Amino acid sequence: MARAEDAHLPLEEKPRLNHAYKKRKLLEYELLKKKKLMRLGNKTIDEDDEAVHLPNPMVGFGIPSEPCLKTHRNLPEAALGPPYFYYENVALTPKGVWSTISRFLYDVQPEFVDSKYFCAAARKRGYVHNLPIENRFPLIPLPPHTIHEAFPLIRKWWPSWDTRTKLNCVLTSIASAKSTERIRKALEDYDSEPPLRVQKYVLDECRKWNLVWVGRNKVAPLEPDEVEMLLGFPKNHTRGISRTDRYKSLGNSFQIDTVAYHLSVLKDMFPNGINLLSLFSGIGGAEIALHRLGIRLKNVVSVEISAVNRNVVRSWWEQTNQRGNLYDLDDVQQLNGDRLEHYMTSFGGFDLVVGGSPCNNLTGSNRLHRDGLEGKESSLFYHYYRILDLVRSIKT
DNA sequence: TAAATTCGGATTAGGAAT
DNA sequence: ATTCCTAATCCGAATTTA
Repeated sequence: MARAEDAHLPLEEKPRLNHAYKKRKLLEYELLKKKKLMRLGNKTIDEDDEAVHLPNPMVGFGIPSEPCLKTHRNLPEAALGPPYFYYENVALTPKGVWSTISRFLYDVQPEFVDSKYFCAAARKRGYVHNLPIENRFPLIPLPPHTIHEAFPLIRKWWPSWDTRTKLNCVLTSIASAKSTERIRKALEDYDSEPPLRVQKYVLDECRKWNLVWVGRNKVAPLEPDEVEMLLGFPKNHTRGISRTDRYKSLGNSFQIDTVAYHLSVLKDMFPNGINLLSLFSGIGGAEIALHRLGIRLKNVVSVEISAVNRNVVRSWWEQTNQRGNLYDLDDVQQLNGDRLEHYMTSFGGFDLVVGGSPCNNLTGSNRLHRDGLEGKESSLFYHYYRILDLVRSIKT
């Protein structure tokens, strides 16, 4: 091991990454060739054998209201812990992204879940993890499950022809005042029900921008604290930063109840708490989920590029009187084997490695740079794989 | 100059009809 | 197998405001 070198030369680890990367890409290419052959040859062979497809309904291995019938899955031998790992990203990516992610993460099949089964807003995400799936339990109290439960006061203004019961995915930016004004203008000519044409225009806009009714003919985007509530964060969790930053950070976060449901199986396994490696921590969704589950956080190494987000997590850490240690770093690219080994020997290894790498180049809402997994930010996924693989290789 | 404001389609999947 | 619809979507650049 050339640990002494990468202490001061983080780039020295690049060849290792590139090597693994090239090896995988080669495999990917071979797979494509194989598929093509199968297509040309015997049509009865299932050519999508290796393809990842989204379940409908998107309930993963089970949700609290309808727990899974099967309580066991066969993980590939190479995927078994320790440590446990939990990787997250958007479900609706360009073609081929999830099969690549799955292949890197030891061929574990992703669990695709829509958070509309956990709260009042949709959030379609894929989770690749090696956690047990039996005896999961939800966070209590259960969050509101419909728009009206979440926002009782808006019922007064909600027209009967808007039949939405769930909001769409919370994104990172909101509708302009001009667009909501256009909607008000389009509706003000009618005393009762507008014609179908206008209804369709308004409903399309409401779905597109996730608008709620707040007055007569008046729709508005969600407030930051309302988004916090929908996603399961403590009220005012992101208070103190700019409104724009709150929307961005929240829009990039976990839905706490969903993630906590998956992580709940750890509670009995680690009665004394866990050591957590949290990559791409954002505003601390994983930490909060574990905390709300009553799993003590002994040592948390949290890596997050945004200083604003690191401050949010640090504030939460202090406000909740955590007794463990929080080490916050800024860049996953700088996290090398030396540093990892230092942390791991000092407190005895990580029990869980969580990460949701950037989706900028995967999400459909990116007009300009939806470049896939090799995109500028989304390619940081390979650092999740690199770091996870390092943690698995360092024995303590 | 931090913060707020506005605008900008394409890629998926799926269902129904052709 | 193709066409044609509905539907959803962890955004970025440019500019203005304060």
